[in-house]
Amino acid sequence: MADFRGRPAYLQIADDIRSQILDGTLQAEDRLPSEADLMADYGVSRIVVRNAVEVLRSEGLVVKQQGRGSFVRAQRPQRTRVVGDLYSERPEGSPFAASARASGQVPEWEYQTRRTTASKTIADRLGIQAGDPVMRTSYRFFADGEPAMLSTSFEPLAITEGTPVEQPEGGPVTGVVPRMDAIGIHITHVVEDVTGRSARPYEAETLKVPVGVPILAIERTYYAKSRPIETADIVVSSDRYVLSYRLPVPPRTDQPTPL
Amino acid sequence: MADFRGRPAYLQIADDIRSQILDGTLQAEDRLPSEADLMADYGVSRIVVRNAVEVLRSEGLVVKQQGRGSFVRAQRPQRTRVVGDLYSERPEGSPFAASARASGQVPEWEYQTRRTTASKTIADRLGIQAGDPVMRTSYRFFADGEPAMLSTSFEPLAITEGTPVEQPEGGPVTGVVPRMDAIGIHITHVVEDVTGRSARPYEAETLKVPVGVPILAIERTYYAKSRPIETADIVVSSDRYVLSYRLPVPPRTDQPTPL
DNA sequence: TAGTGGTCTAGACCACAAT
DNA sequence: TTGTGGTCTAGACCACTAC
Repeated sequence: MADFRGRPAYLQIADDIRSQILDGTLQAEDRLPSEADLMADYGVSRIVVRNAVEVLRSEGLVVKQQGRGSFVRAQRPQRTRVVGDLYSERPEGSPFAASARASGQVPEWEYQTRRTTASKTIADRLGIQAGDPVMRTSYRFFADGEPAMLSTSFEPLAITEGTPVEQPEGGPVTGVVPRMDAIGIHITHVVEDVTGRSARPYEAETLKVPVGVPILAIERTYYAKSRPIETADIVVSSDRYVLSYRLPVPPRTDQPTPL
Repeated sequence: MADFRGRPAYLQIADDIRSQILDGTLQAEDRLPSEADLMADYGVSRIVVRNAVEVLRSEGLVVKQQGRGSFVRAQRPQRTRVVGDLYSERPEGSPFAASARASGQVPEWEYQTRRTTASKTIADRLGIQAGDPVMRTSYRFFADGEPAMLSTSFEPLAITEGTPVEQPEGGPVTGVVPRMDAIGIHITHVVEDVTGRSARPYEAETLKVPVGVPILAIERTYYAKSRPIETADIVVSSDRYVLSYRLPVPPRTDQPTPL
């Protein structure tokens, strides 16, 4: 391919393939031409076609599989984490399990709980001092056997120590809201701060996704009035998840604007 | 660098630099060694050091600037779009403007409004037929003069046609909720579906971010009871934004679990 | 075994930024 | 002018997948 107009060849090739994907010439799950084919088709070296495909991969349009080829990615994520309704309806157990069951999937999870002390970041989020004792629980959630979500949560031991719900899992009640209810602490609201970034190596490995795919990172904190009760870092692959927030809009209290 | 243990050299180099960033040896805004320096330091070819830095770039730890160098990225986004409170407090005007003002930023926006017909996707979201007339408005929002957010919204003309609020902007009232109040339609809730992916070329150009940076894409729909009233596609750079959702947890109505 | 993508060498020329 | 990253050539060998 001649590098006309000064636009780099790899971007022109990416444009070409992208338009074939978007207009349906290449459909979901179709294999792209191999790197060798693309080199011949466009008359460029291998690094150019690799750069072109990498552009499409980073846009989420293509996935690569060593030894098999590159494929047009199925477009939209399949799983939905419906958040607003989740807290309104107060289901049993964890939000993850409720969400998975609502999607007809079988939820499973592994966890590790241990006593530790709060880092400065976690202390700030919980309104305690760095070094204060906390219960830390790392979860790995599976939907239909596939890794789906990672979560690490922290609770101040000053709240739960010595109570029957000191252990987040394995006790008489599970789920933050019911557990806290059981010791007389009533969760009033949840704040979820959502950011997007690329998967770190540990996350990519644990979620079994390629490195560099975009992920959604959620900082979730449960509050009883203004007091933080639990905070968690949650990571999901944005390939797989949509986060759906349902937010009430209260009725207006003043008079309507005259027209 | 010898490729010991079979782990690719570029990943080992990325690990090395990453740990220097995470442990503070390299601080925010510091320049990384140049590609030539890294080639010499690790004894590898240029493509290896480029792959290594690309890994860190895709993780959001590093930004590259042609002619200047690669730099450790300031870690967390600066702007917060606080969503739950926004709808609860029913501020004047658009959610964007209210959010920016709350962060002490000067909001500005451009828009283009035109009558058109609904695509199948938009029709599904609005509960109308493909081809039905809609009012389409594209926004480009700026905070302190910098592009911050893109939005394209759609309203069925069956709802607003012939009313004083047919035009989303420039009429007597602005903001979806107040405008609909003015014609007797009372928004009850908002659904925001959040996904993450990499910026498409148009989005990268319009938001003035490098291609491939992770972005957050929001599908927002306003409802009056179960009837969709307006839907919008919103895009922000996740470099710049945190989406903060505040979700109420209603008091339990049944009896607490006995311990 | 053949074909795929993954990693890597050793160069080259270019565009952009700082001086 | 110098140094930076951006693009590109023309090869090579390896690991994984499918047959």
